[in-house]
Order: sequence, then C-alpha cells, then structure tokens
Amino acid sequence: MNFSDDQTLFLHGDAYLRNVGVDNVIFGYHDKELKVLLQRPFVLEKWTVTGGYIRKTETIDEAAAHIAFSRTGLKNLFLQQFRAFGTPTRAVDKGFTPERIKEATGFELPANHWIFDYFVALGFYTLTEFSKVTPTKGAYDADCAWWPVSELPSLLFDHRQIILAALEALRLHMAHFPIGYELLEEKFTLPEIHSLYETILGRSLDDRNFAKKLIATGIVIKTKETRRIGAHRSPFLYRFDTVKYQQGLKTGVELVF
Amino acid sequence: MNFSDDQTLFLHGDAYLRNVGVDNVIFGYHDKELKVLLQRPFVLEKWTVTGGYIRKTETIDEAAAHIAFSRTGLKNLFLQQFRAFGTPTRAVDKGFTPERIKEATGFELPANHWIFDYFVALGFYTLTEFSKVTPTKGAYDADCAWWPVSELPSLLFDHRQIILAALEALRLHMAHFPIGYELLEEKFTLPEIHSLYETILGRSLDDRNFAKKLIATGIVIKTKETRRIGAHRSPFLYRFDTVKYQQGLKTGVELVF
DNA sequence: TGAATAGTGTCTTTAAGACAGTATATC
DNA sequence: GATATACTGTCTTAAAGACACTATTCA
Repeated sequence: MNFSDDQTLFLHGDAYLRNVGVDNVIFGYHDKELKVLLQRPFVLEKWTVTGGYIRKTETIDEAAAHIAFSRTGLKNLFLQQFRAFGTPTRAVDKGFTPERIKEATGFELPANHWIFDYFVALGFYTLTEFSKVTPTKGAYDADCAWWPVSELPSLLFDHRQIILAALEALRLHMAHFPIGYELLEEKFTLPEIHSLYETILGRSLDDRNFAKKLIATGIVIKTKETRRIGAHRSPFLYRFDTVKYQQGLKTGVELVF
Repeated sequence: MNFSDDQTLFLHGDAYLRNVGVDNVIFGYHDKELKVLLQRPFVLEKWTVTGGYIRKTETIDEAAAHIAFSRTGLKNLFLQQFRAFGTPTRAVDKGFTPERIKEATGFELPANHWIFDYFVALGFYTLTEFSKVTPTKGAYDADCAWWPVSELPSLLFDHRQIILAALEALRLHMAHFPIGYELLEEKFTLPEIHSLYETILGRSLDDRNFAKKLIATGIVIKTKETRRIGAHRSPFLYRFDTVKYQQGLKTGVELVF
C-alpha cells in the first residue's frame, strides 16, 4: 500500500480501514506483450504495485475495483483475489517515515500514526488491454507507467514477489477458466488469441493443438469476416460466445496446455 | 473474528492489528468422518469458525497457527490460506454490541471502539486428526466442539460460506498436492487412505484405480506389516516417503480422481 | 465353509502430443 | 511465382475409467 489514492488520506483517515489494504497487480496485454502497471510514489521513491486503502463503506472487491479505476480510468475490469501478504517487517521495509512524508507532502504526522503500522496486503490482480489505458498518477505519485513483466524495475520491499505470485495465480487460473474477453478486441483471430496464451504462459504452444482444444470448448464462434493483414492469407475473425463464456467463468473450462 | 483469544484483548488492544483478523477453518478427520472445529462465544451466542486477531509482532501465518494451537493444543499443523472475506456489513451482522459485551464479560466499551468496526477476515484452513484433539474453549467461549461438515449448526453471519469455501479450496488443493500426513497415523492401510479421500471429496472412488494412481506417485511405501482387523484379510500397512511427500508439497503431485 | 474385506489386472475409451502439408493473400 | 502466414488432419502414446475375479482372515 502506498499513497496512491486520490483521497486526502491525511484529512479523512477515519474513513479507511487500518492495518489492511489492497495491492492490485494490473496486468496489461497488447500485441504479444504482457505488462504491469506500476507507480512511483514521491515518498517511497521506488516502484510499487498499484495499491490503496479500503474505505469503511466498501467491500474489498470494491476497493480493488476502485484502485484499478483510479489508475486506468476503466470500470468493470476482471478482478481476482489471489492471496494476502502479511509480515511485521512490511511496516519497516516499506520505507514510510514521518520525515520522508514531511519532505514529500508537507504533512507532519506523529511517529505512532497508524499509517506507519504493519499492513496486511490483500493481493488482487486485474486484466486489461493496455493500449486502451492512459496510466493516471495519484496525487502522491511521481510516476505511473507500464513495465514489461520480463523487465521489472527495482521494486519496493516484497512487491516483486507479489507480482510473481499474481502471475503464477493467473497462469493457474487460465488453465481452468476462460480469459481474453478483457484482453482482446470484440472480434479476434485465432493467431491473436494463440499469441495471448503464449505470452501470458511464457512458452510456445502448438498451433494445431491449440486451435483444436479452443474450438472444442465452444466458447469461441467463427464469423464469416476476415482481417486483412497485408501480403498474407487473411485470418478469420472469431468472437466469444458470451453465454458459454460466462458459464465457463462459473463452472470452469479446461484449457490446460 | 470473535473473542476467541485467551489474551486479555481489552487490556492490550494496541498489541493487535485493527480491522483485520484470521478465521481459521479447522478440519478434523477420523474414521471416515470429516468435522469442523467450531466455537460458541458468550457474546455472539452462535457458532463460529475459530478465529482471532493478529498481533503486531507476528505474520498472518503465525497468527493462524497460534489460533489453531490455542484451540487444539497442537503445533506444526498443516495451514493453508485460501481467501479473504471483507464486506462492510460484516461489522453489523457479526452481532457485537457494547451491551452484549457488557452482559457477557462485564467490560464497558464505547460504541466507537475499533472492535465494532468492519473486519476483513483472512480465511485459512487447517487439517488435523480429530481423535488427537481435545477442543479447548477460549476465555470468552461458552463452548468449543467438533461438528460434522454435513450437519453444521446455525452459524454466525457468513461463517457457513467461509466453511464451504474452505472445503472447496481443500478439494482443489488435494488434487495437486499430497495430504494425509496430518490426518492418518504414521502407518496406514490402503483402505484407510482411500476412505480419507472419499470422505473429503464426498464421493466414492474406484478402489483399483485409486490404488494404482496413489502407488504410481511413489509418495507411499508398502511395509511388510499388516493390520489385524478381525475376521477379514489383514491389509498391509503403508507409510509416506517423507522426501517425496515434502517435494510433492512444493512441486505438486497430480492425484486427480 | 461362509462372510467380509483386501488386493490386483485387463480392456476400452479418451485425451494429449508430435508432426507436415495445403490454402490464401499480396507483391 | 515467391513469400509469408492461415489453416487443418492423422498417427502415436499415455492416461482415465469401467469392470470382476482371487486372496486372506477368522468365526
């Protein structure tokens, strides 16, 4: 958790839960690249996962959605809780001190202010198409940007582990549930969804077996349209069968590769 | 979370994290029965999952282990985090009021005391052999007892959903990792471990295919001893290969039935 | 020798995985 | 017709699942 929220946290501290917050790993996919949205708060001067506090009036899922919205401007994103992180050293190692907050924001906080306590982070991840997103800094952030998961910058405390745990959870998740609705255009080609799976899984998948299994699930429907891709054969466009896709989100769809 | 902890919470409130606690679903197995350890706090007068607060000096896993120890007297139990629960209505529906606490404990707390806030519950589950356990009431509990998962009593707020979610997570977990070390004696028969799997999964498994797959994993070793079971053929005793078992906990062992 | 439980082998079906040749779009 | 990409079918191998008989213990 960081000062990522646009709320005037210092003035309305009572509006938030103490000792617990949300860290939301926002994954963005576009054109064979998987990225993570990171922010760099003034106070901490290191990159962090997007995070924030939980209002007393909202559920933890609403808090995660709220954080995702404040950084991406998008609503109704795919959100998934994966695990909680909590060790007493998180309080020390995250780098908050009254002095640094004073420097960065001008606020004077007592050393025993709850913001310096050990915080339990509820880890969520979010999926989006990153070309749709203009990363938006919070009031206390020096920067907010997409980073390739394969070349992460130096990260605060345990945030690298949080990202890696989120990626592992996502890879496990996509073996049992459909993904792609948030990551592809409404209509997409087989090579496009094939690349999506390869990129997130980080390995190549046999194209014939991939197409065979995907089509067997029935969650994609072939249209009669094609996409022009230059001096090559035009691939057919597919779309998701929304009924089967929603059902797959509930009951599961095996797509183990 | 409830008043389950033996600590004098009211006197040492500053020692604990606010707005976040642990709910630990303690599963007990014995002789083809799967049970859950529940407690009934004086204040709430309904059955609840075992739960407690997190000390500022301990990790969330340590807090869960600590809760399990205080109710079962056992250490080094298998502990698994599965998800967090957090909605503002948890505060209201869990049934804490200053009046009821006064009645039950004699302590007078202001209505705005943090204990009445919305709490995020970190859900864990624990596995143990219930014949080894003497359920131990906390200082604020009227009762603490094993309940069959198939006949749960009336439970506080969302605690039934928490138990069902824990069971679902356990069933998913056992398809990918070995279980049984905490639930069986050091040496056990094939029919015993077979019943264990059937009981937790809640359905019957073909005995021939079960034995075939289990032995193929190499995590069990057949001994030359047998168990006398009366007027029937004596089954052979098996034990876990501790090296392979530990390795299976890390890398996974497919035992999908 | 009858009753109850332990223990194991085979066959069928299905899924996974490896693999290569044809089709189409454009220049 | 050269090139780049789309698209699909078959064969092999492995795993899953259905199924039934023999072995042992003891009353």
